[in-house]
Amino acid sequence: MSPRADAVRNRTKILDAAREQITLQGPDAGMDEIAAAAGVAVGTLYRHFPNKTDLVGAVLTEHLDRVADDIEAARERTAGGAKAMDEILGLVERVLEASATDHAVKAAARLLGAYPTDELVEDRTGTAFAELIQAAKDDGDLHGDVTVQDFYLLINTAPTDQPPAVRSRWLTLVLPGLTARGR
Amino acid sequence: MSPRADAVRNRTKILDAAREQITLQGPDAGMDEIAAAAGVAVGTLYRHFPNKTDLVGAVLTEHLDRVADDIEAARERTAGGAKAMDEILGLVERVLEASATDHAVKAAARLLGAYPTDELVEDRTGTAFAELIQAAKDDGDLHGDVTVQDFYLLINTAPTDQPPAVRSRWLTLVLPGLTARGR
DNA sequence: GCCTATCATGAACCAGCGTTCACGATATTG
DNA sequence: CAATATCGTGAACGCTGGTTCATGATAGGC
Repeated sequence: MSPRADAVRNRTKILDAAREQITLQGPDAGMDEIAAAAGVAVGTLYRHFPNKTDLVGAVLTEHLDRVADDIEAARERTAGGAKAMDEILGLVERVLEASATDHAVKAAARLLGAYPTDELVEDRTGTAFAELIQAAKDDGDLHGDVTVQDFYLLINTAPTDQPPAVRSRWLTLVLPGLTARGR
Repeated sequence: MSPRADAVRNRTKILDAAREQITLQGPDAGMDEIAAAAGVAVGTLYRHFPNKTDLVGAVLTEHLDRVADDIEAARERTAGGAKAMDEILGLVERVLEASATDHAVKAAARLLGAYPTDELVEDRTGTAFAELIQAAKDDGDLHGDVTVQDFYLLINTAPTDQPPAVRSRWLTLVLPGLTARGR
């Protein structure tokens, strides 16, 4: 039995609304608010997702996928001749910039740090990222012992709720530890 | 009319219990729990503090005072011949170590970053800290444009809820940005 | 030792939030 | 066009956690 047509329609409406609300308010967005934004009753949310954790998880997984795509694209640009370190810096700035506006990617980024090596996306992300890092090391732009985990750690501790000037100052303070250390 | 004897006794019992509970669980400690720990009814809390925010604020202010004392002591040790940079590193490590165990200083540290130049303690802390920083710059141990705010920023972004190994790794990554930058 | 202002008590109140469930609506199948 | 399984509804539930208030106790002055 394939699912009813209006059911799939509602499912996407719910995911859209959840994405929107979590983007605006973070995972603290109420189920009532998400339901209202979707033009649906609360009970309908629970027909499609057993509990809030699962709904939020679905949205955050989407975001992790987008980040993974971004990283793989950067890896391919590097293979095409771009400087690895530039791509890495671009990635970091992009994620940080997004985290400042979008509460969803902020929460998603936190997931990356929380489940160090467990997730599916993690594997996709991790290997592509590791290749980028290795390439930057070969260019001499990155200190030899820097790992993927180090980047996750830094991204997780970034002051995403501070004004742009503070965020950029933070980057200035932190980046040298990845490159010029020990010099 | 001076306050009744049992009233002042209860006030300190409440502050003691609040300090203890906030140390253990952070500012999320329930009013009921604090009251129970103080051996007092909830209503008594509200006789001494109009709301939870004020009670928590009182406890955190105490902690900020302790940090201020620590900084001034370091300043005086420097005046007595100690290396300024060593004192600064000691301070940072001490605060970070405490933040990992004590949820109260963690929350207090967050206050430092949140109210950049407003607080009374802030002034006491800020000037003493600024002198330390200047001394370290004179020794050539600190990059010229580093400010007190930079330290607050870094302390605020420290991964206090991570295991010791991660915390020390974070320090290794971040410290070079204060010293060897631009070299 | 009384008398009253001060203080303590804790059950009750209220608001927010995730979750459930009995009922009505509706898409799909034959 | 039934017949039914699937789906949607939203009021109600339970829990948590801060806050209040009518009532009773008691410290301290006369």
